[in-house]
Amino acid sequence: MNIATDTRSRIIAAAKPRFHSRSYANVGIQEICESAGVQKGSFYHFFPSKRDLVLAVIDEYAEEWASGFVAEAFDPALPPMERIDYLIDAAYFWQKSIKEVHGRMLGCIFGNLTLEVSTQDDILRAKLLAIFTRAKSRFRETLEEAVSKDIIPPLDAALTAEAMLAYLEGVILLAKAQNDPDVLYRLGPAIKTLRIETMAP
Amino acid sequence: MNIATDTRSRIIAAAKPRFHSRSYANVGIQEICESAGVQKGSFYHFFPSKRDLVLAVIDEYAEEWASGFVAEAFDPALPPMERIDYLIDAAYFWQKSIKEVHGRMLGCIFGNLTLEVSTQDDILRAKLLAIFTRAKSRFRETLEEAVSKDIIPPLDAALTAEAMLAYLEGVILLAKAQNDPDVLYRLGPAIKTLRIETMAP
DNA sequence: CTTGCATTTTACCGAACGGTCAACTAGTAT
DNA sequence: ATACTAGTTGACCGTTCGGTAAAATGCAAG
Repeated sequence: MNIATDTRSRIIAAAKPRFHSRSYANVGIQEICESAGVQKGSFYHFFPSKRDLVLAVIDEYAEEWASGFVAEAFDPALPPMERIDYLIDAAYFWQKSIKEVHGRMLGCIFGNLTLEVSTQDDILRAKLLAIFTRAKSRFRETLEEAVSKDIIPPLDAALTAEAMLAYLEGVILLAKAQNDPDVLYRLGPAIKTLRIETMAP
Repeated sequence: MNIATDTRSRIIAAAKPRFHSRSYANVGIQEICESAGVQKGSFYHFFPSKRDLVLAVIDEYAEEWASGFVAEAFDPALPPMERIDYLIDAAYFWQKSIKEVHGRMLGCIFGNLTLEVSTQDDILRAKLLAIFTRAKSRFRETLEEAVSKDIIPPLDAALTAEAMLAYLEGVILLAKAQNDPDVLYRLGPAIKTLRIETMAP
């Protein structure tokens, strides 16, 4: 059982950086197996298909984020709007450190996969959508708290949260197009200027 | 010569919707040739490689956009900020009509390709970056005009333009994740709330 | 009528693709 | 000791991948 889970996690560990730095279609199972030191038959003992592997990779990344600096950013001890600053900062430094090691801006794996596969695989699309929905909730809760504490004027927290998430993904996209994390640094802070007013009742 | 250009443009015409609705890696040259009624040897007479084909496809899309509703949106006769409204509207209706025909939100082909290939091919990345740079300029010029006419308070037009472009791409990304163009309708108008102030001199 | 060139056809290349299968190994429970 | 099972191995499936080369075709200028 130990050895078993080890094989499985070695596969995932080999797949993660590859899917992140290239694309879903461009990474083959053979390559992953070679890198993980695993036979292809063994791969298919743990994963029924390539899609199931990428599903597991998405889960690992989501977990890594949620318990990592996303948890730090959305620390209830911080003033609400500072959490958003923190998140942008963290995204910037993360992308920057990846570029220093890897030579390239890799961007957000969820965004990358979304644009690549969501027209071709509804199961993957649903998985990625769930990730975004969770992220959206973090923004929404933060905005609601900021409004209730009179830190910002009232607004439509749900819609503004979605807008902020969209903006973050868009900034990462443009940064990737320029292969330059500094785009995040320049454009990121403007996320707090986004506002969607509450609909008149 | 007529027949020649016809073959070439039939290839591009077959490739365009496929790269848009799926992805770069997922569309094969064989499929494109079959759909265009062209032999593979003939394909390689006109395009040295698959990359050169997608380069041509990007050019065609860029041309189609620039002379289509992007030209309409950035009509100098319109008040500057209304041009941005128009662009959002046009993007929404375009995505919506595609979904009605195709069943899926396909999003922005430039954004799609950027996230898929820009870590793997610097020539493609440069091409896509050039498209974004042109789009950014349209936004910037519009903002500069709005500022000079006292329609909006002074701001950093170049940075705000980039932020707006990022936001647009991000909104399209989220809409694609939900396979729902209405996301564009809900979030799009907030693009005008984005602001990046001029740096203190 | 022929030379030359652009285009097209056809057959082919080796490599990689995702996935399958049957045989084998090893540890555990009875 | 035996039977069962989770895990592993390595060979193999048909298909597709991007790309190549040579021969055939059509056409236009000399």
